[in-house]
Amino acid sequence: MKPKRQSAKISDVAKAAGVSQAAVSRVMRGDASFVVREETRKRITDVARELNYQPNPAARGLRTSRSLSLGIVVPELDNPIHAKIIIGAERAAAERGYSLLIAHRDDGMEETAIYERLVHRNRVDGLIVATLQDEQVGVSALKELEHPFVLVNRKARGVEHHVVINDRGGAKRAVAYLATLGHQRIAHLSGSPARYNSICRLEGYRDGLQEAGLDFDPALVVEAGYTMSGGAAAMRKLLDSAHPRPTALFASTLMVAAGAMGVLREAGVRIPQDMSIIGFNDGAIADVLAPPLTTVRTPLENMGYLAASSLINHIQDGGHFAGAMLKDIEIVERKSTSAPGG
Amino acid sequence: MKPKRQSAKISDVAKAAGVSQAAVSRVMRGDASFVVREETRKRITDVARELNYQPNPAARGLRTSRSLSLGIVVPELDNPIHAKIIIGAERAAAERGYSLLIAHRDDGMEETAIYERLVHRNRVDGLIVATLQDEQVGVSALKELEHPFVLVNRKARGVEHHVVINDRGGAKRAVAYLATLGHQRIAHLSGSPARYNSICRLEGYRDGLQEAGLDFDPALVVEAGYTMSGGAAAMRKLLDSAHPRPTALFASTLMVAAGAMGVLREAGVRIPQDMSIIGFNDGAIADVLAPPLTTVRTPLENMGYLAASSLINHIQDGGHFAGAMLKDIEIVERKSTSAPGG
DNA sequence: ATAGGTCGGTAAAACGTTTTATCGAATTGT
DNA sequence: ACAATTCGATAAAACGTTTTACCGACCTAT
Repeated sequence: MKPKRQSAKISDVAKAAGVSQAAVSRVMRGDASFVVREETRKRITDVARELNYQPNPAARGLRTSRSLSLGIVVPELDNPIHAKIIIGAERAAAERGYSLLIAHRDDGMEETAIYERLVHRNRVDGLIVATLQDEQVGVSALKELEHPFVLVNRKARGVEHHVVINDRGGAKRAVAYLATLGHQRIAHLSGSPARYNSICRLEGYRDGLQEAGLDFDPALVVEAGYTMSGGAAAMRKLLDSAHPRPTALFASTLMVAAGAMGVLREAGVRIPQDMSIIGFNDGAIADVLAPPLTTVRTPLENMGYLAASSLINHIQDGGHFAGAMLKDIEIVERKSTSAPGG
Repeated sequence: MKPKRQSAKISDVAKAAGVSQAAVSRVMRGDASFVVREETRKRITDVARELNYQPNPAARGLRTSRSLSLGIVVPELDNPIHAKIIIGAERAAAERGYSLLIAHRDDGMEETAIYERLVHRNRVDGLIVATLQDEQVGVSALKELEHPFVLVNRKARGVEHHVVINDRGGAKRAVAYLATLGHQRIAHLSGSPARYNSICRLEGYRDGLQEAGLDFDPALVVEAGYTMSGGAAAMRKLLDSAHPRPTALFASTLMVAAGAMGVLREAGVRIPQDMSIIGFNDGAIADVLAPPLTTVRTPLENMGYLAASSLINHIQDGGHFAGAMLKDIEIVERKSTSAPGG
């Protein structure tokens, strides 16, 4: 609780520059409708710089009823996927003079209560919803707030403002990559059939098969969820039930791939000689797996960036934002994929 | 840019309850020096609840010159270690009615500029510095701001308010664990000799050796930094130079352990039969390694929690905080450790 | 000469709280 | 019965901006 030396306020600047507060305010904010002599403008900006004047956000916020802050609500902050989204969002916010207020949804909490808190108590200017939990209740809660928001990494019925990556295209690319290597039987460990991303990736998987002229075989798709143990269980099931055994595997997340790899190792199935594996969303984990995992890299950080910056655009101009999909996708080749047999 | 329906203000509550604004304010904030009839108090709180009154933070902040926000500055947000610290800090902040404003230090940025921005522009009430970059310039910049701050996961000369985990004790435990398994030659892949945590862990390594009655052999300590490739390089060096070969290894981070494991695998050194490995700081990566890595688990989330809550205490009461070390440490046994030879 | 226009600003209200100082009514002490 | 005290409030200033409305001086065209 230091004494906190007073920072310069607008009246100090005005006095020192010999002008009114209004002049300072309008010059500092670059108000275009304000005509002023160049000399005066320079005097004001010089004095402001010298006094290190920073407008008091509380006073400004009180007057303008804007907080120049955005709230981002995330589950599992320790999941690198969300961390990357946050990094992007923070960068966009900082560039535009906004600050990012982070709210972590702990397991017990209602997500709607978090939205409510950010909007009503913190008075954020907009909400970045980085993973909607329950589409039904989440979206209707958001709409009831009558406050700008953007969905990131999710789409929802009736919500136009969203930013997603190309889950479907990325999945298709993954399958195409495997097919190009010569694989004919390509399995898929999928996520939850209720989750947007998983649905898209499953569709992309089918797209990829079709484009490669391969038949879709339901026996080659097993639901694995998002955890390592889910991946392991799904892999075991796949080894038991799919005959002939697939020669390649598209896993819907890194953790699922890791779980599958553990099971394969124990079963004596060699990677990539006996089974090629590719995972979705690149990350540090891919590097430490044995062998290092080939992945499809997606622009998660840019997704966060675009979400925040389009939200700010909307807040400032009131413009309509139609939603965006970031398409640049890249296969990161590591050691877990090869032609069938080696 | 929705029309944003007006939220209730204090005057609305006052009018509806038939009292003055002052009464509402003092009742809502639980001002103990305010005497009021129980009936009136209830009427006020009831009306406030009914109108869903939330005090406007800008107005309050303007008046009180407090923002009820904390800034946390982190590097590498996608490093799970920092993510956990943030989770803890956010929880503490939320419990105390503070919000957490996150600033990510990108590679090009001066950390001091971030401190300055958070304090001067955002007017946070306190700063959580989750990893000081350069002790010299960072600390003097922080002190110059004359603003409450806390260092987390770092100590620095002349700074009393810090929260750390027991790096040294954890390292000692790791070595003790290996010694208990029967290992006599225990190597250490260390971090940078300039970094607080690495220094502590190296000390702990020596403590552990000493307690087990083992001699310290400089040839068994190799600097590995913090990356996988650093771990790999260090491991190669160790295999070349240390004869007889150590039977166990204490790696200062998970990524370093992963790099080392890759090299060992290629060299035909079996884990744990030929080499036991233990890593510092638990995390998802430990599970996906092959074999899964035994680690020492540290209370990173609690560290973040304590940092934020002690900072808030200091802000509110002006109390002195002497610094804290969180001691609870736990070995998470997985498959990378065993008695020498199997 | 004077009406109108442009230039270069200013005065002051308003934003929604918190808090200091004050005040009337009820109670108590003498 | 009257002063003093306590109880239960209230009025109003202040916080630092932004912004609306206005103003005086100077030019310019009739």
